[in-house]
Amino acid sequence: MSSDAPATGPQRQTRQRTAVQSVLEGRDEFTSAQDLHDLLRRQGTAVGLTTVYRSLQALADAGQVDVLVTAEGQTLYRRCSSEHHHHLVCRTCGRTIEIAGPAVETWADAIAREHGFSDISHTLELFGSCPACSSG
Amino acid sequence: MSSDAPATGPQRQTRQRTAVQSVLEGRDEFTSAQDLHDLLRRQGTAVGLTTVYRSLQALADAGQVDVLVTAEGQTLYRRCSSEHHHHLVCRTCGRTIEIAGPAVETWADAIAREHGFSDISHTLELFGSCPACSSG
DNA sequence: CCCTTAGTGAAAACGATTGTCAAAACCAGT
DNA sequence: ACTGGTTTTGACAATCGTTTTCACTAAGGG
Ligand SMILES: [Zn+2]
Ligand SMILES: [Zn+2]
Ligand SMILES: [Zn+2]
Ligand SMILES: [Zn+2]
Repeated sequence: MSSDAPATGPQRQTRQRTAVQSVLEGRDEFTSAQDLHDLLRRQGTAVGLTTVYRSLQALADAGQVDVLVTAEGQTLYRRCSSEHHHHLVCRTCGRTIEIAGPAVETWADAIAREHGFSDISHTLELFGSCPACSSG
Repeated sequence: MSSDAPATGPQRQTRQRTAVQSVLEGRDEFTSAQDLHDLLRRQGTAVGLTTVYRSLQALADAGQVDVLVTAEGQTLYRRCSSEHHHHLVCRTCGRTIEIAGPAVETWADAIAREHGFSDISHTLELFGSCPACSSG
């Protein structure tokens, strides 16, 4: 039904996009567009904030980065594996671990179908204090 | 530790707070502060937008309403049962069903502990098309 | 090299939420 | 009812993350 391939619009290889991607490669925490912008500046490869936002948007659309909206409404991004998964995030240091939950997936679908809902999707994230941060 | 009692600050029962609560009682969808503000105005019992936000904040702190942050960063509120639960929300009409998932709760705790995390919390929401909306 | 077109970014616009602060509503205690 | 102190209200300004604008730059195919 819906259009097939996500129609990945034209993609020119620019210095900026490469920079954003490379910074993401090197981090395992979820990071905000603004923080990424700062990191890029410090690292020498300055990129306009607007472009950082656009690059992240594109990467997210292409499914190359995961998006996480905090309780405060901030949007964070992270380079993740491509399979469907969820996250266990440290509330203090941001350290993130990808977790798979086959059981949860089927449970979610079952519950939803049970109520007559279709075209189901879900969000599931775990938060806590990682070993390092909780041993304060 | 910090200051004394959690001091659930004084709570005067005002016309405004009553109005906000009553509107929430009558809805089963998650609603934004602004929409609530409009509903109140239309209904005749006008309440300042600032006050609507404050009332909702208070209700949320008191655990009397559930809070949901959309992917777009908007904060929505809903009068829910007091036990811990999650939601199955229709993407189209907003109709919401509360769901319990004991299995998920234990799974979440187990996974987190397995990775050495403590003080765990989680967010889990299901989205889909309800029977009425999907029969289009 | 040239031209078309996508990409860039500084600055302005947005929009939900929060802060400010003077006026209004409450609530004892006279 | 009158009074003084505290709480609440709400119009308006201020925040702040994100998006839009739009003139300018630079991929990259021919
Ligand atoms: Zn991920
Ligand atoms: Zn899942
Ligand atoms: Zn609820
Ligand atoms: Zn739960």
